Amino acid sequence: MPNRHRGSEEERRVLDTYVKLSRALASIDASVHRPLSDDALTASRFGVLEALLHHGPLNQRDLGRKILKSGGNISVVVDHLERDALVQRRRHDVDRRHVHVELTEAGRTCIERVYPEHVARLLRAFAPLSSHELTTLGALAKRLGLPQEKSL
Amino acid sequence: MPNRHRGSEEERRVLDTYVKLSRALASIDASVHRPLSDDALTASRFGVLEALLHHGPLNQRDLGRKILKSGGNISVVVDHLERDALVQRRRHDVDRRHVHVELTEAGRTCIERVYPEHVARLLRAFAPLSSHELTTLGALAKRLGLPQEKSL
DNA sequence: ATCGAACGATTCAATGTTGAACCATTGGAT
DNA sequence: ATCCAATGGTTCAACATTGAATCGTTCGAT
Repeated sequence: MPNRHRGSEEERRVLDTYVKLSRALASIDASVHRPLSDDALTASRFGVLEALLHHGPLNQRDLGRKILKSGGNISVVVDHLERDALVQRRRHDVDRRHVHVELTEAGRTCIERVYPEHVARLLRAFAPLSSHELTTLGALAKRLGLPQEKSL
Repeated sequence: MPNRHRGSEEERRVLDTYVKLSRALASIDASVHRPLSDDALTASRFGVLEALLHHGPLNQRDLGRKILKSGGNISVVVDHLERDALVQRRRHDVDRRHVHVELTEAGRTCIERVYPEHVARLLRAFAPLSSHELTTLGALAKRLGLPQEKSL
């Protein structure tokens, strides 16, 4: 007979909310990202292309901040995008530590074609919620996403 | 000058909610999963051990359902857990296609020690929300996680 | 001007992740 | 009894992901 633990009301509420939240986002991400493979894209590649489309050229550190990934990861993903000729690296002239990443024509064409479909899928994924519920959900999520406490 | 798109109110609301949701869960997962590395665990390994602790021995297909991962992935993760002597595979006698995975003594000791800390971190991560807000968030997330429409 | 800390990027090892191909086992249809 | 679908696992290639080690660049303190 495993541990029964007798967690508090609050504890059970938190665990329950956490699994619902995880499953919800997993479900949404699956339905939104799976179709990307038709265009030889992955979630990360799409994220980089979208950031470049909406912000213009960025260095890799800023790209990492945008799509919440580590520096080493960005290097690899940009490697692959560059191999497929969707982006181009360009060393910054003034501060030569930075590497500006920018869309090629092919990259721009690709992301401009795919992005509207992506938005449509997101709209479908969130369709079960009313506008008011969406706003509520966003507000609650925002309070969870904040950097709470800096390590103590 | 990039596209201005002039998306509808609703479209902007959905995109905004989606990024807030993504960032919130990324932030929570980071703070909850990072400390696992102190015990040579990863999120997936922890997920498997926790499922085995709370449900008893499971076959790999059911494990995949619990932690939302593909069959091939479960094979690899169980490989690693078995190599580290935290779980043990046992072919099922009646239906020999199934492989029962069960905790070893070391595995049980490990997860029983780590699990309470995990719960404590989750409680801390959700501390910004009141009990009522937690319930609201869970209810909204649940409606998003449902299998909506079966491919049409 | 020089040195050292900070910074941005790259590389590497280890692991995770998926989808597809493949294999063995089972159960149902005939 | 035989065959075939379905099922559960394994394996593989390709890619993602992280953290640590390394390198070149920049900037500030002296």
